[in-house]
Amino acid sequence: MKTDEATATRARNRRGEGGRLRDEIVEAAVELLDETGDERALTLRSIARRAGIAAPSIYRHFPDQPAIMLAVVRSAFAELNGALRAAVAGAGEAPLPRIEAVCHAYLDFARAHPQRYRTMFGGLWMPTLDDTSLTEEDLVGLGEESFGILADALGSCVAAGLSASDDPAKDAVALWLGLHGLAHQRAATRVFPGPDDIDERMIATLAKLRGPVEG
Amino acid sequence: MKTDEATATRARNRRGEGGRLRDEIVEAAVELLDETGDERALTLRSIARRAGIAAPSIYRHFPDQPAIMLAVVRSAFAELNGALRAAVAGAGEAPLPRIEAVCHAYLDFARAHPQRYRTMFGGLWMPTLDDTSLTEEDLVGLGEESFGILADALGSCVAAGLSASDDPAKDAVALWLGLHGLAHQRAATRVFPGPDDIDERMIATLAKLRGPVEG
DNA sequence: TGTACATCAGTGAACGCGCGTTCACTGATGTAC
DNA sequence: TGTACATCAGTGAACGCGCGTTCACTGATGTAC
Repeated sequence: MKTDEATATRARNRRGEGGRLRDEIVEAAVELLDETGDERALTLRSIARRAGIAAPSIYRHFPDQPAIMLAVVRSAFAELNGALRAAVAGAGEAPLPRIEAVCHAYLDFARAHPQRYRTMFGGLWMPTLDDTSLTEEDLVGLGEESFGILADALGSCVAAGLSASDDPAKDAVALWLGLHGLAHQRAATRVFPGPDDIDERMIATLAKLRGPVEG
Repeated sequence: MKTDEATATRARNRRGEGGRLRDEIVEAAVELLDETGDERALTLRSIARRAGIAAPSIYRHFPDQPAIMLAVVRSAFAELNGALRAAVAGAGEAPLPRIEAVCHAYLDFARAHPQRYRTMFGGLWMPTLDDTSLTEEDLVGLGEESFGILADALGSCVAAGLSASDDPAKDAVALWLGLHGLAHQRAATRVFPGPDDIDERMIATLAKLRGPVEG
């Protein structure tokens, strides 16, 4: 069966570098994305150049160029999830500081890595899905964990009576969409014209927080 | 002076087709964008092919490829502005129907033309601004008119006491960002998981409309 | 322990392709006299 | 009204380039006996 062959191959990977180069390729792609701010610059050859390897070497680790993009996006989502989890951990149990922390962590991520954010949600990196190794499943559920953390935080606020939401599930979507609009617009334009306290205002409004937000 | 020459040239344009081809080029580019959903497919050559002309003919009308993209984006914004103005005209004077109409017209435009919407706000079509004919001024203020219509509509609601906003200027930005998040996410993903009434909920929340929204 | 061999990661050269851009051109449209 | 000429829109051929991908290869790493 094929399984034996695949397993044998995978086990042998540890021989020299093995899977290490795969990570280096993704790393090189992310660097390139951050520097150029243009996902069109992430060609198979430019990534290979950046990683210091010959272009064909990539094919040992990725079936084609879109597969690299998927790996880049996946690693960016993993990073975002980590940032949100860290925010939750740092904020303690109180619902209000917690949702504030999660929302700000989300916006901070987008502000710190605008190019990655745009690529994650721009949707342009995925080709027609026809002549590509990617499948529909690869694309679904990428942002699920992040959304779950946000929805949990909002749920806690509602349960504690700190939010006027009459439907936490729906309002979690609304809150996320608002954060996304803010994050994306900031990531996409050179000059963002919004008022200074726009983050705080959108969070308070969409989470339907009662009374003053400070604290 | 150069003015004479330019005027003379422009006047002569009416000889054969003249400026008509310019419009046809932009039209062809928009068609291509709508069909492929990928702004990377809008190459100078593919546009020329679509328009039924030889590739070099484009240079009579545009200095380079990014200039075509700017024209495409400009025409899309003009269309959006027209849709919002029509919504205002159709809704009459009452503030509540008016802001509802404007917001829905905005979302409808994005839903009807997801590829154009993504290109308008994705920001990826503009290159490094270095080796290009585009300038900073070309990019600023593209969405100003649309935002103005929305802000006016919100202002009327606040003035009529129909919105709880304490700062209409800031909340107009928040409202727009929310609409943008919703519109963009729908334009960028294949399957949008939001609840059915998400449009209405976001509008009511961000416009801070008082009481039931119907009517 | 020593040697012949299989495996594996990465390479260098080459391919065909579509791209943006240039150049000198063609032929129709209008103008001067 | 007729004719020579200038203008103008669009063309066809050609360029050099970077791209994704293929192929047969090299040489180091580990294995069998």
